[in-house]
Amino acid sequence: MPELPEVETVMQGLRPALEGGVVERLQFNRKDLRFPLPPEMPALLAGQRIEALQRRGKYILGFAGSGNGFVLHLGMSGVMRVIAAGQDYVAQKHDHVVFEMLGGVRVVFNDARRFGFLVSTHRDRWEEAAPFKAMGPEPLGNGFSGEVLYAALSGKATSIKAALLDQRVVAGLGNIYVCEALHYAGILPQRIAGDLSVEECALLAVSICTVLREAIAAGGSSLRDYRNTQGKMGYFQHHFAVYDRAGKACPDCDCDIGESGGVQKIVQSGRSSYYCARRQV
DNA sequence: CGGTACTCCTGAAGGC
DNA sequence: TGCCTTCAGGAGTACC
Repeated sequence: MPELPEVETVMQGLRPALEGGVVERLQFNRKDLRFPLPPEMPALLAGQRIEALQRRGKYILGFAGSGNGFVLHLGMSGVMRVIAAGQDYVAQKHDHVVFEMLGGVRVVFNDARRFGFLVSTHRDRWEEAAPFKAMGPEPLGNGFSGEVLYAALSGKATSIKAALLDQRVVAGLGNIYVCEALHYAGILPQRIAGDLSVEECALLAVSICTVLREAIAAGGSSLRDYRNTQGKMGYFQHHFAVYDRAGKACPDCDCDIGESGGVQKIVQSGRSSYYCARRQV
């Protein structure tokens, strides 16, 4: 499910519920998700004010006044649900973690597939630990540009599709937005990453930023599981140019579908890629 | 180093 | 209606 735009939307939705608030109780309904839920975390966070909530790549981090904190990853099917003070909490299947805040707000982490996780971290040490230590730049931050991308791709023999999915090259991209950004930039997903020119990298970097910004503005993309913290769907899926659109025309394309076959679908390193053979070279 | 296959897990969708 | 297969937004590992 969630790539950078969805995680950003979730993090923004969590801020009013968590940031500045005090954790009254942290409840675990099972002992593990993808990784064990840290047994010490409820005691470390109880009574603590959450001072900061932030996103890095597809991860959400929260830190208490003590410096102790958590790293949250939504995996494929993770959903965060904010329940306002005074509103009844109706437990749902796969509700694994509940933050009960002073004042009555609840934040619930629901994850059917349990590919997501919640682990402990610390404000002073998180950046030195995996996976953040080796993580690439934030695509919407100052540390990302065509030159930075060009340098990260130089010498890489793998496809540009696989390279962009590698969080060490650039943070936060997943299958959907890589397909969309490559279409936007007019670059075929099977191109060798290290063969891209400086000019192509410049265009690709801009395309990545544009696609991500537009998706965030649309509240992310909802294919199956994704919902924001209020349970609402995003609507960027209606703006996909190529993703999940095999056989259809890409936007503004005047080619004959019967002749061109429309958007092509191939499998690269086990993941579906979609592209327009006419506009991407 | 790179590519492929496989793994975790559940549920939705499609075929029959 | 139901059973079975296939596939899914992530990411790590084993292996060639």
